[in-house]
Amino acid sequence: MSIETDIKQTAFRNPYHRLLVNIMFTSNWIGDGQMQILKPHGVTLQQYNVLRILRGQYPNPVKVSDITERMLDKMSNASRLVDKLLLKQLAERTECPSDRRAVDVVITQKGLDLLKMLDDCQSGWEDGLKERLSEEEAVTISLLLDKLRKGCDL
Amino acid sequence: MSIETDIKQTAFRNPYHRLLVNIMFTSNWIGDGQMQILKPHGVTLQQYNVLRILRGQYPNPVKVSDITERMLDKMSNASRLVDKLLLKQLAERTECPSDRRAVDVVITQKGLDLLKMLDDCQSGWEDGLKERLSEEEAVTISLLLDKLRKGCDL
DNA sequence: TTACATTAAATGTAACAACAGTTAATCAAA
DNA sequence: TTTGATTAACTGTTGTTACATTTAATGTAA
Repeated sequence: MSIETDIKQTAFRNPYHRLLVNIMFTSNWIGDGQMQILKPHGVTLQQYNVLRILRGQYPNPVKVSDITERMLDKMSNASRLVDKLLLKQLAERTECPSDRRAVDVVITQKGLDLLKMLDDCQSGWEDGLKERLSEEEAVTISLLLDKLRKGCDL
Repeated sequence: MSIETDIKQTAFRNPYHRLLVNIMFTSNWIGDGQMQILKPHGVTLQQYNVLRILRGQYPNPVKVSDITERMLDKMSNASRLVDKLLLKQLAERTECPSDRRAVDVVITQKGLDLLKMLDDCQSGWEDGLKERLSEEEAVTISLLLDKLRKGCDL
C-alpha cells in the first residue's frame, strides 16, 4: 500500500517531502509491530534496546552514560530506564570501582533468557519482511538512508 | 556516516535487522531536525501536523475523528491537541451542524500565517537533503518503503 | 591543598502519550 | 416510540519523555 493511501493524503510537495513523511510513518509502523511483540512480556521498546546494549557487552558492565550514548533516541533518562530493569531483575547495578561517580550495569541471566525469547519472536516478525523485500533491496535502502544523513554527527 | 558509526554498534544480525534500526534511527533524526525548527515558534511536531491537515481542507472544516485518522501516529488525543491549537488561536472549533456529536475544526488566518512561515524554514532544511540525495534516489526509497509495508492496512 | 570547572548519575517538573472509561448524540430494530 | 448498539468527542489515570537542576566525584590550575 502506498504512503498516500496509508495516510489519506494525496499531495506531497515533492519527492523529498514524501520521503520524509514515509520514513517517519514506516518507523512508527515498525515500532508498533515491535511493541505488540514486547508488550506481552512486560518490557517497553526502550527497555528492550537497553537490554540489547547490555548483552552486547556481556559479561562486561556498561555505564549509564554509555547506554545514553548508544540509545537510538538520545534521551536523558537512561537512569530511570535502568531502574525499571532492576525492578524486574533483568539487570544489576554496581558502583564502578575506578570512578565512583559512574555506575556499572550488567544484564542478569533472567535478562539474557528474556532476550533470547524476544529475539525469536522478533525473528518471526522479520520473516514477514523477507517475503516482501529482497536482501539487496534492504541493503539498498540502508545505504541510501546513510547517504541521506551523511555528514550529520548524530 | 553509516548507521554503524552513528549508533556505535558494529554487528547487526542481518541486512533486514540493520534496515529496521536504520529506519527508526533516521526517523528520529528527521524528527529532531523538524523539532528544532518548530520549537522557537511554540508548536510541537504533532501540532504542526494537525495544522497541515487543517490547511489541506481549508476553508472546509475537519472533524476531530478525521484528524485522528490522518495523523502519522494514530493516537487518541486529537482532542487535546486541538485544545492546544485553540489556546494559541491557531484553530477554531464549532459544533458540526449535521451531527451534534462531531466537532468541526478550522484553521485560522493566524494558523495559516504561521504555517506559511514554518514551510519556509522547512524548505530550507529540505534543501540540505537535496545536496545529498538525488530526486530519483528519494523516489526509490519511498517505493521500497511502500513495498516493505505492503499489505499492512495501517 | 584549595578553588573552580567538569563529569556522571539521579531527581523534580511539566508536558505529552497510551489506554480505559464517560458522556452525549445518532442509528437501527423491535 | 422505546430500547440497545454504535459513534464522536472528551476526560481521568498512569506512565514516559524532555528539560533543568541537584548531588557527588573527579580533574586541574593556582
